[in-house]
Amino acid sequence: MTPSPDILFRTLADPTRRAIFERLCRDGETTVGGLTEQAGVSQPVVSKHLGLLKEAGLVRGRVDGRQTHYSAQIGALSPLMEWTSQMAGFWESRFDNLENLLKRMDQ
Amino acid sequence: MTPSPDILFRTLADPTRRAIFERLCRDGETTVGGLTEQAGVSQPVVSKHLGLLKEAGLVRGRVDGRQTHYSAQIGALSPLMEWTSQMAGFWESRFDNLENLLKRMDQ
DNA sequence: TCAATTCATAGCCATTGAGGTATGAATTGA
DNA sequence: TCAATTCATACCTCAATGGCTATGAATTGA
Repeated sequence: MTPSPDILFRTLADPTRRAIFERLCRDGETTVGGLTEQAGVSQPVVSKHLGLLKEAGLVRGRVDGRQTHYSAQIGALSPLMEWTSQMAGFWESRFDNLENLLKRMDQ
Repeated sequence: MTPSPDILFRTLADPTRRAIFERLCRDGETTVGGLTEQAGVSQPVVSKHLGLLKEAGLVRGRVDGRQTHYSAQIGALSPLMEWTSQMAGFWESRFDNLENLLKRMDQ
């Protein structure tokens, strides 16, 4: 199931959480400990953020012994791009209608 | 000044606020009263949301007598698209590096 | 086996923010 | 001029949430 734009916006709205996701996009698979070193918050907080990112489908966790390696699921961002395109589409189609209207008024 | 992805994510995270923005994208310029009719919240709440959307650069208000006509500023969404592309770019470049690594390992 | 490591969960607190009502300022029309 | 309309602002309340510490569960290595 592809996540809704709503969940994506909500999940990515928090700066700490978004920074964690950005880091995973940049650096690829990273352990909780590795993420915690640079996150500026405590390990439990990082874990909680990872849990929310996971619920949103933005990351997945691979358990390996006592560490969990998290990685970004870039495909989960597609509803965001779709939403943005849709908004731009609405905007443009109204523009088209205005053009059409003006053309028709010209006649 | 173009808004930061941070402000955009924060502003669009709220469903009511996002719905107002979506409506403005679809229907074009609308008064506060018109927006309030369909928003499901009181007029002051709509005004507050419009204030935040305006701060984020997502809408602009045109005062005409005692009514204010709001319209979507679609261009304000570009940092969002840039951010998403950048994340995908990071992801892909790591993929390229992995491919390169595998190629080099093959030799 | 036992101590150390790694992560997740539980519980708590403080802050943020989205909702409401009340009200004021500005404009319009009668 | 005066009542009605339209919107913004002020103020309050309550729920959500991001942070913390404490702790437990699982794994590893000595």
